[in-house]
Order: sequence, then structure tokens, then C-alpha cells
Amino acid sequence: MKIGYPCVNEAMDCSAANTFRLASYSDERLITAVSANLACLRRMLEWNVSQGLLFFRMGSGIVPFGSHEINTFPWQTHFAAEFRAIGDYIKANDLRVSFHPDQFVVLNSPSPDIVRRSIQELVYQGSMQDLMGLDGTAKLQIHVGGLYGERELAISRFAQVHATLPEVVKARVVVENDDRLFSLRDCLHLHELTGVPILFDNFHHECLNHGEPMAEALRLAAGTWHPTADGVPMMDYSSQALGERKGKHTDDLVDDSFREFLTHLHGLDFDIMLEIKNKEASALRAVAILRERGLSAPAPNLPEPPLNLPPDPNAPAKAKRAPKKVVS
DNA sequence: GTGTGTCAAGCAGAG
DNA sequence: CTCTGCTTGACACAC
Repeated sequence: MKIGYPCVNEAMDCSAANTFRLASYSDERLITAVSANLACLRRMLEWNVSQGLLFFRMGSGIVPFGSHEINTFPWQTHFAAEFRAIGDYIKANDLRVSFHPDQFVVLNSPSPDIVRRSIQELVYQGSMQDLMGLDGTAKLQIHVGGLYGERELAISRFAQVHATLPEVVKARVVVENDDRLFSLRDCLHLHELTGVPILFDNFHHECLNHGEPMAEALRLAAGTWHPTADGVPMMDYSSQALGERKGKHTDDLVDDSFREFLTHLHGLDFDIMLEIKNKEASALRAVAILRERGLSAPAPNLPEPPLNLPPDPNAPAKAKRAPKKVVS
């Protein structure tokens, strides 16, 4: 069981999401942004390893405009060594990684053009995994898509498009149950049609379900993952922010809710992505909770104090990101 | 330096 | 019709 957090480390002074405007696109800017993003990605992974956080979701913006036609720069070959080095680090430290292409990826859209661009985006993100030398246990996590007023048609259209995906993408795509449109039951139906594994989201299941108890839902979702080809089932974990709109995530891990959730696993193994606003801070607490229950490896010997944590009390008040280089 | 409108992309639902 | 939320804020220009 590994614990992870998505995309951003709030304690670090770098971002792996450097970008720029489409209107100001140039190869030079692309090279600058990708270089910075890969360097930061590497540092985040190293920090994660030092903290026992062995699961991580990479952001969609590592290569700005990675699937846009404007981007004709051969970044795959230009940055091959950097990607490979990150992949080697991932494998050497037994890390698990995933990607979550954004809401614009809609494989079941009635619009052929939207489907085409969606596949392009999956190819872009999957090609990063290829460049890192990662196998099919690294995943691309997406939603079923739109409802368009006809649930069965929407699901079957996903299945048809799924069958046409390039093999390297198809081996990595997993589908997440969502909180408003497509429930776990819909995803199980889609799994029967396509074999696509289901990435279970406990909070979405709480928002939208057909009465399946949490333990049963976990068992059903886990059963859609092939033990070797897909690896340990992944899941997203969150809980309801009290007093907020239904579906709103908490800002901070609610320890007792997480402990209660763990009781439903009944020995099932999952790699758990914490979708919680304060990111790595909650992930660290989740790791501690797993350790207190013997569900996770003991703390590694920390070779060095955590980078940038805790914040230097002598530092000037608030400076989450290191200030950009001053060119006075 | 700070404030802020806007940024490649889809869809559903609230108001 | 407009606005919001969704896995993640950051760019770029006005002042």
C-alpha cells in the first residue's frame, strides 16, 4: 500500500507546471519550461522518497501544449535522457506514478474532433511514461465522459473508442467513477465491455452509488485490475468538507475518517491517492496512520532533513515559492 | 512590485 | 444565459 498526492508539493520552492500562453509559443519557451518542469519533478520525487511517499500523480502540464498542433518541437528526443533518468529513479525506488488527463479528455464525445484531440492528449501523456521506461502499471486516469442524455449510448460509445486506442495507451487507461454522472456500477458495466480497470474514488462513491457498501465497492473495483499487467489497484481518497457543498473535498485529512475507511479494506491492497487540498501534508499523516496499523513499510532511514520542511522560522513572512530571480 | 483578467481544450447543473 | 467546478494556478499586462 502506497500513499500519494497529486501534482503539486506545496512545501517546495519549485513547480513542475511552468507554462506560458499559446499566443507566445516558441520552441525556446518550450525548452525552458520543460527543463524546469523535469528538474522540479525530479526534486519532488526525491523528496517523496525521503518521506516514504511512494505514489505520485504527475501533472498534465509537464510539456506545455504537449498535444497541441502548435507544438512541433521534438521534445521526446530532445528530453529523452531526462525522462529516462526520472524513470530509472522511479523504478530504482519502487515508486508508483499516475497521470490524470484533464476534463477536456472525453472519449465518448459525439464530436469526432473532440475524440481525436482527446486521444492525442492520451498519447502525449502516455508517451511521457514510455520515455520514462514505465510499464503498464503506470496509469492514465480518466472519467467516462459526458452523459448526453443517454447513459447506455454514452457508455457504449466509450467502449467503441476504447477499442481503437493505440495499444500503449490502452494498456494504461483506467476509468474513475465520478460523483454525478457515471457510478461504480456504470464503470463495472464499462469494464465488462472493454476490460478497462476501475480506479475507485471512495468520495465519489459516497456521492453517487446504488447502495453498495464501501467494503463491497472496494472489492468490486479491485477485481477489475489484472494483478501483474495493471499492478496494485489505485484509488482516490477524500472525504466531505463539513458544511460545504456536497462533493467538496476537505482541505485537510480527517484522520478519524481515514482510519474508518481503512477498516473497509479487509486486507485488500490499494495504492491511495489523497485528493486533499493541502497535498503532501495530509499524505504524510496518512503514511503515519498506515504505519501505526502495520499497513505500510516502516519509516526509511531519512538520509537528510526534509527539503524546505518545516519552513524556516527566520524566513521572511510567507514565501511559499522562492522569489523569482531578482534582476535588479 | 502588486493586482487582476484571462488562459487550448468539455460537460452538466445551479442560479 | 452565465457561472461554477472539475485532478493542478500561472501568465501577462496595467498600474
